[in-house]
Amino acid sequence: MPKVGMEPLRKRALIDAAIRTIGERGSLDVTVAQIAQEAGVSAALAHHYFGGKEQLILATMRHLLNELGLDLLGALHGARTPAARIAAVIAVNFSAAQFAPQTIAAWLTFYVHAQQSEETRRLLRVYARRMHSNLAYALQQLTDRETALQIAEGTGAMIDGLYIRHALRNGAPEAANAIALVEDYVTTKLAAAKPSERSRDAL
Amino acid sequence: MPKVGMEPLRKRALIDAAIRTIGERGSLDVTVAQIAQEAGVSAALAHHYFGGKEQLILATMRHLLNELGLDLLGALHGARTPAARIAAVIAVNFSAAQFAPQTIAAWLTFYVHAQQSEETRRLLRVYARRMHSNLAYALQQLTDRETALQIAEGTGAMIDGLYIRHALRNGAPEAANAIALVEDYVTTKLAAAKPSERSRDAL
DNA sequence: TATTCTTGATTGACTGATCAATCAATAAAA
DNA sequence: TTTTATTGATTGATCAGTCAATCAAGAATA
Repeated sequence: MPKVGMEPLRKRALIDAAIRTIGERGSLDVTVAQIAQEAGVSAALAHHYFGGKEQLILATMRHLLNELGLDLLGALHGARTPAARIAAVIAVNFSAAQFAPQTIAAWLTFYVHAQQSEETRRLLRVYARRMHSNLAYALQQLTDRETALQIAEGTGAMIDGLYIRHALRNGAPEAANAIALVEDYVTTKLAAAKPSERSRDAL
Repeated sequence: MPKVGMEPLRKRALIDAAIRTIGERGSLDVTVAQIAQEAGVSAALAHHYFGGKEQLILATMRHLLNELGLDLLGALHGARTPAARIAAVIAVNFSAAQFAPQTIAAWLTFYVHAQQSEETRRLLRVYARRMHSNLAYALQQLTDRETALQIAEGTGAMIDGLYIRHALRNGAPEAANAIALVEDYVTTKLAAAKPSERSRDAL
């Protein structure tokens, strides 16, 4: 066989290029040619390896989701207490990798793409469910089930909202601010639900 | 003169058609021809009245923003107490008109469009600032300034997040749920910041 | 009243550009 | 030679935007 084993390298290069291109442009209206050029190959090669634009986009999305999942796994690894797990879930969403302008722009375009693509919708739901599960599980060890689910819902919504707002802001609010706001929500809710015990230092 | 006075009617019809078309398609990738057909006129007429696609899109966005503004004004009109004003701001965002799938889809696409269009970004900022001002002002009459600003920020983010989540969900959560979640956040925060007095019935 | 003007309203047809996708051909490694 | 990698050229479709040409409703004129 010839210059063998190019496929995984090219695929990865094209996915990385797709993230960069979509992020810079802030839109899914990127041409295969643009992505290919960014990756340093021809547009035809992108079609050769991915079969079509849609599949390249989906592969890119899966890659981002996977990265987020790995980040989450890593963050949860060292967290032993429920409070630490909650903090970890929040922090991951605003980590440098996830909060980079390009990454945010890419995510935003995927949210829109989900309106048209069932597969995209499914992938986003997987991510949302995973995040919710992690939060809800940890919270249930700190308060009653009903309250835990409510806080998990509110936390998820607030994270998504801060994300979208960050995408728009010119002089964006720091990740630290966003983290503090979400953690404050969790802390306050837990304290209110469980007025006794260690409520202030729940996180 | 001929069939005079068509311009405002056609413009309005085209804007309404744009909202419907964008909402149904869930994307800004709608053709002028599609919008025009939905409005019952030719694509050429759309260009005649708006000068170009971009301007039609911007006019559509201004229309949505204006409607939101009017809704807000109406809701605030009857609200005499700060708590009622807060509730009004929250409720408007999840009112039937604003929470309609098509409207949400349109908003979402505008958020993405903002990445490329400075004018779109400016318009969205105007909306966000207005919402924030109203919230912050009312909250400052119920708690200290710093806490008020924090709650306003968190509330805005949570609303945006619930919005985006609603756009994705298949079987969507009810508007009532969303309202309850946000109001609970405000109530809890106010109660925590001001443990004395009427805290439970702040809303 | 009947007959031209005038002018906004409206469109079909066309253009130029863009793009995804295809394919035949080349290069090179085994 | 066979297989994989790679690309330039091409195709077919889609669109925004343009334009010249009609249509119709009132105004001016006779």
